[in-house]
Amino acid sequence: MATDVTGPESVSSTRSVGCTTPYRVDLPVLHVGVVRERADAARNRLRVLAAAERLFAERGVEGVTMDEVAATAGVGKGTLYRRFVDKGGLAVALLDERERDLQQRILTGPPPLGPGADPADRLAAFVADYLSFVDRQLDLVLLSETATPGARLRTGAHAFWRQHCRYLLREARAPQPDLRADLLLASLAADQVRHWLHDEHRNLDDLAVGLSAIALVLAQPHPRRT
Amino acid sequence: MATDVTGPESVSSTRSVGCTTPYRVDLPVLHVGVVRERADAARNRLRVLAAAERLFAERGVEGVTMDEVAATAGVGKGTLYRRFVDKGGLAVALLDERERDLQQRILTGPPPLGPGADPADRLAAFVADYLSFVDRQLDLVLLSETATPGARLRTGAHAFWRQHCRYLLREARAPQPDLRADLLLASLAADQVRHWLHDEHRNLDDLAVGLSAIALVLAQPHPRRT
DNA sequence: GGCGCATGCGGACTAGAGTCCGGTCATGGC
DNA sequence: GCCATGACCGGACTCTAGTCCGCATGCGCC
Repeated sequence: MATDVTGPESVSSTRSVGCTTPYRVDLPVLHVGVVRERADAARNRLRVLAAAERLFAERGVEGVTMDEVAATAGVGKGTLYRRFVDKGGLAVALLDERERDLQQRILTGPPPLGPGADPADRLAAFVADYLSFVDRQLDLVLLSETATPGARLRTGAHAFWRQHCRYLLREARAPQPDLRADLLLASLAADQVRHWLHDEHRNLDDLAVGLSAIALVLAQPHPRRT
Repeated sequence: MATDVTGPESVSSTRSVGCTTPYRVDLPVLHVGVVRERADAARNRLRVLAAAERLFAERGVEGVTMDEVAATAGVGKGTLYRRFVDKGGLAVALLDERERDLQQRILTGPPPLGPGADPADRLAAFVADYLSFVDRQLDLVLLSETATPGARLRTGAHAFWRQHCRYLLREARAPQPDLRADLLLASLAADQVRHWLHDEHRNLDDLAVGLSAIALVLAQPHPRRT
């Protein structure tokens, strides 16, 4: 259901990097030393990830069964499910690494995405960049969000994005920052993005411009009636 | 996948009621006389719907299998799937009737939901009422939206809600009416609503107030920067 | 270096969604 | 009223996600 990628590299999941953004996201973090990952477990985890990545790339996320992933990785199904709670969990694990880049640019990169710019502009930049990220990883994100109902709202990554949006909206003095953050992220769900891009054949850049504009509206300090 | 409820009562699905709302939603409508539903088919359709309704009420949507629905209705699985493309389709069919009321109130009911009020206010009223509808039918709506990825955006009912929001936003002279309509509806997806209500334990009325306020902001004619 | 045990492993098993196809029987034309 | 047609019926079948439990083994302790 959620991230379960215990193991060495999860240590870097201590996402509260020392930076200007004054919040800390609580993510499942392995307390190294308390529980060490066994050597065979680590080896198998890497194998599974590699196998999944290759198979997904070759035949698409939908065209690959969990049995195949297990077989290709040379691992039993039990092992597969022990580590990655379900197919969505596997997607989350694969996505994890690819999200790092965007997260780093948000936390420490140059404006307008990174710290320094006006919060509303940062929000607009985030919307555009996140949209582009979803577009590039569409199948994986879709899987991670729809594997189980509500999955979208439970991943560690989602907590990060939400926290970031809330922070920016609060900084911008927008009313109901939490609700508005959820609203924005709901519209960036893989399902919706895929519909805009593939079913309605909207242009990615136009969409980014449009959504950024709406982000600016949502970041306004006060509602205005005519 | 989508609505497939052919049959007599679908005739009333000719949703373009003679009213002040100047749009017509194209829904799968049975052209009576061209194709008549066979008597046995109609009987079975009713049986299935009744059985599903009862079972869902008794044991919850998740606790009922399609086999059980078929068995209880005294019908084979093939028959079940012929009519209701998948489990989500069954939910759509059950929802269909319950959505009518809201749709009628939108098209011909009193303001602020119905015609006559300011478009922005109508939009706010719609958001509140739709939210309440989703809350009451949460399991069914969730099923209908998540049975298959993208299902949410493909139902006839969704086309209706979207069309209505677009119309109101256009009337209100809001920029990007189509995008804003999708944004609003995305945030009213069952998944999100359930999360707000059940996981975060938000109060339904507070949520309605909050979302209505955001609807008003989105219906503003021009974005304003400070 | 050896021992005991917690942890991890893996494949057989279950369950439920959705498909298929041979048989049946309303329906409309004559 | 009878017949040809094709829509309809139903249950056996497939396919895949996810579970379970006995066995193996890495790891910390003595």
